[in-house]
Amino acid sequence: MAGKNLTLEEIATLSGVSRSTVSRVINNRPNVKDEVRERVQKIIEEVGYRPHGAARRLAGDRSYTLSIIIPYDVQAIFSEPFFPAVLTGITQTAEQNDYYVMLSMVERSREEDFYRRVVRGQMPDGVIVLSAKADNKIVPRLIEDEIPFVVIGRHLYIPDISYADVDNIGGARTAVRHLLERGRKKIATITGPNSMVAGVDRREGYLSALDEAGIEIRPELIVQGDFTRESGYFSMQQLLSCQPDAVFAASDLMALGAMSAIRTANLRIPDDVAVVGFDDAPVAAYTDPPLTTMKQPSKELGATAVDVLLRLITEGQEKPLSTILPAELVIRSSSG
Amino acid sequence: MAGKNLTLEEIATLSGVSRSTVSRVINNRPNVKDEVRERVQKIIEEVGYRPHGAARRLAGDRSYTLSIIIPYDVQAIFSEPFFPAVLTGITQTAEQNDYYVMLSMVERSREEDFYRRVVRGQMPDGVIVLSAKADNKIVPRLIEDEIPFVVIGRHLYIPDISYADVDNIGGARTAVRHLLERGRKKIATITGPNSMVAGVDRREGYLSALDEAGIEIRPELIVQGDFTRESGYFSMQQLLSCQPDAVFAASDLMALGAMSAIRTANLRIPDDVAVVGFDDAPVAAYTDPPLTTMKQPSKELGATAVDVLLRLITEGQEKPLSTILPAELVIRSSSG
DNA sequence: CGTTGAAATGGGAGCGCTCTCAAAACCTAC
DNA sequence: GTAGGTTTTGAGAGCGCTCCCATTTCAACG
Repeated sequence: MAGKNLTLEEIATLSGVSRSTVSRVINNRPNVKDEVRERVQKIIEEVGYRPHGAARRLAGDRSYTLSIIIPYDVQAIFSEPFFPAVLTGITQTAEQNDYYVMLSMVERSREEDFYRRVVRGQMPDGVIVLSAKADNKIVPRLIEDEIPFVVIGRHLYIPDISYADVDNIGGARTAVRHLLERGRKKIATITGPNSMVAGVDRREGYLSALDEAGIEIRPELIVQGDFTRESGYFSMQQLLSCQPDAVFAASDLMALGAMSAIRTANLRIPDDVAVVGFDDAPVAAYTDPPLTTMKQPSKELGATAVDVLLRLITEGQEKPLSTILPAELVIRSSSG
Repeated sequence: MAGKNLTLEEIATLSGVSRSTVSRVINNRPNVKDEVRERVQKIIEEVGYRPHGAARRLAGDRSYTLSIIIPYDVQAIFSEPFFPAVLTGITQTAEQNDYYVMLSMVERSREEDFYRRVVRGQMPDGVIVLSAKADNKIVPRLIEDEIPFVVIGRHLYIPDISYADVDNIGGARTAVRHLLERGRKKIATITGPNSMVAGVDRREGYLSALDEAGIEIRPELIVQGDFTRESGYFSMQQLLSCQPDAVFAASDLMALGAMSAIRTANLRIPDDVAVVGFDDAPVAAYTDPPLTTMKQPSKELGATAVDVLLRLITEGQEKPLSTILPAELVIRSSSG
């Protein structure tokens, strides 16, 4: 249990076979007699042997390491539970598959050096990019160098890359449907910025829900925010002039601002205006009244990203694999 | 810029010196003529060379890797901004010092295997343990194997280990002083559990602030919660029978619960009862009224942990180094 | 101008693995 | 019993570095 780590060679001696055979056992390669395999495995188990990561990496073409890249811009969003949960999903799934996880945060100005440092110096088997902004230089580089990677969050411009994302469109549709089911007729929305996928997609979900219900789209009921609380407040003020009976905010923070604006106008939630948000931020449970919202499967998103990445790595998949996970409606009292 | 990574040998050929000399340049070792050093550095710069991490690790006794260990229990707390911010601080500081960061989350049941996998298989130069609970098996193992490590958050039982922590005592004292300065006379507190350092320390800060103000401690004004919103609510209900004019809650979540209880009792905040929390959770800015609280220097905590760890590693420090960072009072309207 | 010691440089060995290839062992089937 | 094939095993080389030690270079001094 304690004591220093042994080497392959020593395990080989202990089990009376050669280094090569032990290596085959460790890597689950064929062409080892069952009886021998078991014997070696037993010894490995007994002495608690673990292969030396660096040595494997140097000798083979595999590093058993995944690298998580977090662009600098994203760090601000760290206050939301989304990224930590994604990280948890990634780490757990990677560890289950016996992969190590490296974490790096890139400042914009150091992207170039960063790339060399991590990708060349460390040689991960694959890379997970957390939320690639459109102008991120990392993604094109990964493509160029043919390094398997998965982006969390659909990429706005570059097509044909592997990604894992929440179903923003479907989620928004569910949210708006929910308001319709509660009998709301005049549903407004506060969207996110057009430069972000989540902004665009959630807007589209809103439109499609109204469309399928045969309700006419009224442009004055659509105001663009920027995901902040403040933008929610001002957008709602603007919307109130149209007297909507419900509002779908594309983020909980904006919903918070909207609620504040509604109260300031002396209207009741949900009686006069029902509110639904998106994200299921921790604060959503504690607003007054508690906020109905769409919960993102954050942890699963991380886990899925790793699954996809491992398939790209081990199967040498050429064509990109993408997964979209559904968001879940969390009904609280703000929606009536 | 693009193209494959070169090796030390190739850099050596390009610069007309030997492998050894290039190695000296890379590792900033003495005994290289300035002129040669510059020439080599220029070439390295030009071709964007980065040493192969695995090779360095295998050859030398340094791995240039720090391992962050997150015990399973802690993951729940991930919804607070504390840990992500700490992670950011760790990663940035590590990268500035040219260290790689590995991330691992340990399930209780797999601690043993985990330890071998990460510590033996990966051989980090040092380990950062995020919030070691008292029963964590990792810390004793690290001590036994003489691996440099730093714990984030003071350890409750094991003395003489390196840690970085927020000044919970001083922070709590500041919070209570603030209430005293606002003229509050009868200040209650809702504490955290005694099993957690933050619980114990923040309680002590409360006591010491009253003590230095010459105010008598009244046990009925001290109720123990468990950092959850619910416990804050019930604790406050209990406290209201003593008619305090202020309450210091040892966490924002508990403060939230307390505010709810106060309102239910038809009392006004801060007029009848002033409230101060601890943590500066994102929700604190959006409560009604916004919550005065103690902001933790989370990112700095991570940065400090790395600084300390690097000193332990590079200076071969024997005796533990600890740092305590001050918490900052964020005044909002809940405190009057 | 030779001598001595320190500074600068180069070459070899080896870290612990994987991979390739050759050798050995084991199977058939005639 | 042996030729032909297949499975199993082992030995060697080498991944890209660092470390150690031998060698060369240089400066300073007698």
